Amino acid sequence: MKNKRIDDELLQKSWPEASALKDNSIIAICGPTASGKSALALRLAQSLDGEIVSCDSMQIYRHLDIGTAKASPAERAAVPHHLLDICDVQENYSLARYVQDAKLAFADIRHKGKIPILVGGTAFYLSALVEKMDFPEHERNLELRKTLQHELEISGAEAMHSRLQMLDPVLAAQTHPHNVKRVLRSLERLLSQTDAVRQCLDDKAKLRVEGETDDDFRVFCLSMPRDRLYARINRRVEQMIDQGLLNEAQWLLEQQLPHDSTCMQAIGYKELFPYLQAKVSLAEAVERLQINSRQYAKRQLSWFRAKNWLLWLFEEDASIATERILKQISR
RNA sequence: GCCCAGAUAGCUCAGUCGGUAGAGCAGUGGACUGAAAAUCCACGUGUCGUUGGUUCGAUUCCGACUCUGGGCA
Repeated sequence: MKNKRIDDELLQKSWPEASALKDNSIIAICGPTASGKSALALRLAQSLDGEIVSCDSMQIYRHLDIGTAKASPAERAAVPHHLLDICDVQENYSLARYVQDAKLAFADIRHKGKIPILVGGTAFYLSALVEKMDFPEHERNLELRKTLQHELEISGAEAMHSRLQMLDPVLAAQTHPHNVKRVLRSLERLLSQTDAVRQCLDDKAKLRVEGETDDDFRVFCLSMPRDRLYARINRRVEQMIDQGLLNEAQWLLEQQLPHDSTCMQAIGYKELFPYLQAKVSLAEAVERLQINSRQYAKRQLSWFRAKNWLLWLFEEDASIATERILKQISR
């Protein structure tokens, strides 16, 4: 009921006048899970002679194919895909690495005289590219993180938040004390910033501003009415099970990864582990998987709605959606 | 047919020594600067099965009925 109204509001936002692509243009297709992004991107790539760059934090990993809805070998043969299968499940990939990898992929594609088409549902990754977030080397400090983690265990979440408050009251006010992950990350960043490092950052930022050409992102957010989307999600989960998702999950389970590693958080796998360990029934595991997927879609939508740099596209028919986008980017 | 236990929010249940109720899950909205498919925040009116009785007052006590489990025949 309420989301119906929100959908209507988004639809009423009209698109600006069509304008042609430039040399530095990147077409991006985002949207909630199971909205049909991949199919749309594939058509676009074929019509425009483009290449696809994935914007997905889990398709990065090798062997996670069915559960992440990765493009099939046939689709990859038809259109080159970048940033799929570039990581082992033992690795913990990151946003910072993604930003670098994506830029390299864009350059590579342009070098071939083709158009980069960015596709995926990881809103954080997309935002980092579009909003040009900067990630200096210096701020990474795994040892410090360990120390902070240890401190958290003895002093508790509130104490860590108080500490953040002393270092940066504004940031602390924006970060809920219970959100331990974010509190620790903020502390990690602040504590590793010495004056020398800060100076270095400034210099680097200046260089960046002078040297870098801005990418021109043309972002489209594909979606549909909530009940339709949820029905698609539920169906897709069933299909994944039919395609052998259980085997993939079994394989991942056998890798014996630490519980907090990135891969173990992937929706589509973690829900099946309890079943594979005979703790719940298959029906229960599948239902959990469907619920988590729906909740994920909801969080994605919440993220996208907050952005003003994308155009909403409520269209379930891929060929019509393709036409609309082609019209929007030609002149 | 008899006995016992249930019947409370979409689901699982707690509770009210009688003054019309609350958790978890689900749902909705939101946040998000190096784990992000992660993490976190906010939002709780429902004939307390139906119907009589006792009572100033019943979802709460008593009776009958209906339904659902379980047991005995």
